[in-house]
Formats: sequence, C-alpha cells, structure tokens
Amino acid sequence: MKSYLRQIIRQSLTQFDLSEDDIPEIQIEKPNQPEHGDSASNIALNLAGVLKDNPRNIAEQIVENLNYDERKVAAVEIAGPGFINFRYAENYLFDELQAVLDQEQDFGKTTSLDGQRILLEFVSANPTGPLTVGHGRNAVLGDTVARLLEWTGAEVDREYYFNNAGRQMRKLGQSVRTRYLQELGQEAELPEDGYEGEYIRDIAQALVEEHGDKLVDEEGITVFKEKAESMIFEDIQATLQRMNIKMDSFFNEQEVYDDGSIEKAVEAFREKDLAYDKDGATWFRTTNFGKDKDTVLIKSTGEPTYRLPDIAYHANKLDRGYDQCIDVFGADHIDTYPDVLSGIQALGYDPDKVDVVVYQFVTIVKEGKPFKMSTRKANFITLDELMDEVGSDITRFFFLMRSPNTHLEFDIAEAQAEGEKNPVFYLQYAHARIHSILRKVEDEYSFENDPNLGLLSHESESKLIKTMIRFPEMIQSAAESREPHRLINYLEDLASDFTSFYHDCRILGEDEGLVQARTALAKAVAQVLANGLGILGISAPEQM
RNA sequence: GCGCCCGUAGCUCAACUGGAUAGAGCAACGGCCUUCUAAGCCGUAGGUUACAGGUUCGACUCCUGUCGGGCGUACCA
Repeated sequence: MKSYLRQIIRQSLTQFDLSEDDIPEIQIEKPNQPEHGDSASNIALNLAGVLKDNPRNIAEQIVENLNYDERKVAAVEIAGPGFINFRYAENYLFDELQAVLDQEQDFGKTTSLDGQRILLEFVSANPTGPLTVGHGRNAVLGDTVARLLEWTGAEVDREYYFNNAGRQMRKLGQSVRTRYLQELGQEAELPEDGYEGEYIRDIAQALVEEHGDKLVDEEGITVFKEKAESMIFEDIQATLQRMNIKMDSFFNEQEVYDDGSIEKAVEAFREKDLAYDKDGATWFRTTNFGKDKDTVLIKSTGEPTYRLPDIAYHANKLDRGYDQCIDVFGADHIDTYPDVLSGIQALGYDPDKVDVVVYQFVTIVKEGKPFKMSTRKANFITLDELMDEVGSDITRFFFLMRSPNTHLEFDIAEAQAEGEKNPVFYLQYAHARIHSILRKVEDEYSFENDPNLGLLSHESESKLIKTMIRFPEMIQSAAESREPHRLINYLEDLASDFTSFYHDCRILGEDEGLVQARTALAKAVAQVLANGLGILGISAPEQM
C-alpha cells in the first residue's frame, strides 16, 4: 500500500514542473490518531519550501489530480496544516487478507534485496571459554538480522571470526596445563591472569582420561591449548545450536597472516604514505582520516596489533564478492571500526559496503540486583546457564526486545515469571489460542466453498486486518534499520488486536458463513504470528 | 581531558528516523469467567520527554551548552 500511495502521489506531482532533485522523499506514515485515516503523507508540507506556497494549497492541488483505484482507497482528505490522509477501501482489506491466506508461510517476504549477497559476521568470541550473556546478545541479534535480511530477499552467510594465536590463548594453554598437573596431584600454580573457570578443570580431566600422565613432562603448551580450543568450540557450537543458530563458516584470523594479505596491506599503506615507522613500530596515519592520534599497526616486537588483521579480514570478505558485509559487535569495540573503514578504503575498497550493528551491554539482574561479570575470573553467567533457567525462546526474546543501542537489563525473575509478567507468552498464547479454535472448527464444520470475507465488517475485524497487512512493511523497516525489536513491538500489537477481536467477536456458534470468514481471519493471524516468531527464532506452539 | 552511546510514567522500555493529542508492559486502584484457553479483556491514575537556549509550519527526535550514567581513549584482543 505504501508504495502504491507513493506512486499515485508522484504521478500527481508531475503537474508542478519540478525537477527530480526538488522532489523530497514521499513519506507515507500510519497516523497515531485513527481519525486521521489509515495512511498519511506529509508531502505537501515538505514541498511548501520548494514551491513557495502554503501547504494546504499544495495538498489541494495534489489531491485534485490524484488518480486512485477505488478498490484500494475509499477516501482522501486534507487535514491539519496540510497532511493528506487516506482511508483504505474495505475491498482492499479483503484482498490483502486473501493474499495472506494464499501466501501462507511466505507472507511478509519482499524482494528489495533480491540478488544481494551479504556476509554477516557475528559472535566471533575467541575460544577461551563458554559463551556468556554478552555474547548471547551478539549471537541473537546477528542471527535475527540475518533472518530479516533473508526475508527481504538477500542471500546471507553467517560467519564466525576467531583468533587462536594470541596472548589470551597462551594463558589458556598454561591454565589448562596447570589444572592438568593438579589433577595428577602435582604442585602447580595458575599463571598470573590465568583462567579460573571450572571448565578448565573439565578440559584437564579430559586430557587425563585421554593421555594419563604422559603429558607431565610436556614443556610446551600446544597440546593443552589445542585440546582446550577444540573442546571449547564444541561447547560454543552446542550453545549456539540450542538457540537455533547455525554458522555457515568459521574464519581463522591466521588465514590473513598465512596468505600474505597482511604484508600486502602494509605495503599498500606505505606506498600511499599512510604508514610509517617510529620507535620501532609501524604506524597507520589515522590522523589523515580525522582521528586525534595515529594508530600502531605492527608493534616493535614485530607482532601486528589486532587492527591490521581486522583490515585484511574485511578486504578478504569483499574479495569474496559480497555486496555487503555487516559486523555485529559490542560498544566496547566501537573505536576500531573507523580504522577498519579507513584501512579498506586505503586499499581501494568501497567502505560503504561495510556496515555495523553495535549493541550496548547487558546487565543481568538477579534477585533484584545487577550482576557484574568477567570471563577470566569466572564469576559470569554462561549462556547455557541462562537457558537452563529460562529456556531458549525467552532468552532470544529478551535479547531482542530492546533497541540494540540501549543498555539491556535482563531480569531473570521477570523472564522466569509464567504468563503475567512475561511478554513472550503473550505472543505464543495468542497463537496457541487460535489453533485451539481452528481445531474445534475443523471438528464441527466442513466448508465447501471459499469464505466470504466481505462478512468481516466489525470494527475489531477491520482493525485486526489493517494491523496484519502491515507485516511486510515492518519486516522491511526492521531489516533496513537492523532493529529486530521493531518486529517484536509489531507482533505485540498484532496479538493485542487479535485478543480484542477474540473478545468482541465469537467465532463458533455464529452463522456458518460468518464462522467461515472469521476462521479464515484467525488462521491468517496465526500465520503472521508464526512467520514473525519464526524470524525471531522463537517457537510458535499450537497448544499451551 | 577527548570520543561514542544513553537520559521519556514509580520500574523496564516504545514512539515508524522531523509530523497531528508521547504509547506499552510491570507495579497501584476498580470492574469482567454456566459459551471458542482469564497465561486474557475493559476502565482509572500516572509526563515540564534531565536542564537551558537555538533551528522551523512542527522537536522526544536535529544544533550548542550544562548536569547525570555507561563504554572507550594501550606497541591488550
């Protein structure tokens, strides 16, 4: 509908003798007040400056020349300072309802990103320990944005980037070795800043089972590190799977060292005078890109900082032919992002092809108190523990229900509450309730002809249909803004409109024609709820 | 100090990216189950959108400043 209205307005605007550049974007919005119609455009207000005329006059001229299909639009009014308000025709609602019924599990899909290949990088936790709730927000956000983009036509690959070579991993290996020796009754102490988590002992135990005491004299840490890495990755993948997340690829940072792209990048920077040596280190002129300070690319020890492989990695992604690369990361990494953009730009890539989703931190609230966490110190709550407490559906929902850009308070008590306090159940309950009705209808009736949707004339019915058919637009906007919480807000509206309908209009026991029409409506709503919950990665039970 | 993000009902958060009278949930108060799931519905109350200016037809949204909170600000990742 939005695009239809845009199109007829654009048609009408040809009367004004405006150049393309003078025409502002034609915005179509859903007014807050129902008496302002079903859709409204502020185009006349936006044109007032360009045309040097008062907005109401402009609106009148636009409406005068507006050719619209009466099967779609019932009325056009000018209101307030110059808004153009549209009322939908009843037939339009019925046509759209029919479309929902026809398209079923595909209703809501759009083609705006058809043919686009997108690489979405997320989670990307190094294999030093189990995933924590912080990674959880990352994982769920990334996966859901991927699903949204898929619904708008894109082909999305999910990639996990990791580093198994750095200082952290050495500490991990040393920590495992210590625990291994302790398991065998030997004196050993954790290194400074070693990992204290219980899972380190599990890894050590596995090594004892596998090798007995044969590793006691092992001076190097490679065996310990490798065992740790493989066990931790197994664990991470199991956790992700529990949340309905499946990565398409894992990219080891080591690759960009091995294939020489790191050296190549540095050389390219040097050629463009964007890199120089100072104090034994190699620096990147980030000041050329508007930063206060230059940044070290290679330390005086000869080891690159993480920025350099990061840049090479992004170049690698674009080399693989993706139209767009999206990274999901926490607010604590925000500073490196501009450097990566500068880096790939310097290498001749289009920085517009790289986009980020930044999310703020998660605070777990347990028994009314915030819970502070650190992976190394092991006083964290793992994602698995969180799911043990509240399950995967609620975990996903809570991570998604707020805008990524605000701090998230995850109240375990609220999440555990059955029903009343818990918003997840509200959506699932509406879905289950519809299926309960559908089961009863199936038992009691058998319809021979198509439903007469024209019988749906109750106010609650129209409202419900109007909300329902906004679904594709919602997906579109949630995907474009990479903000899944919009979809959640929408689904709550839809569920709420359905329950109002449920209370106002009975289905069973009415005239057979009405039973059939309302059943069709209910079925369509269930379909949209199921589609929406599916995008969120949350189950839509038919019975509760 | 500097940079990024945030400040909206008692609490947790929305507000379609500048639109018309700022909305939900929880908490509080009142009402609704002999008919499709009361995990629900209806109603009442709750606001100077942190504060002060500015931009314009119009500001929670943009700009400047102040206050408060978070995260960065390493030759750590």
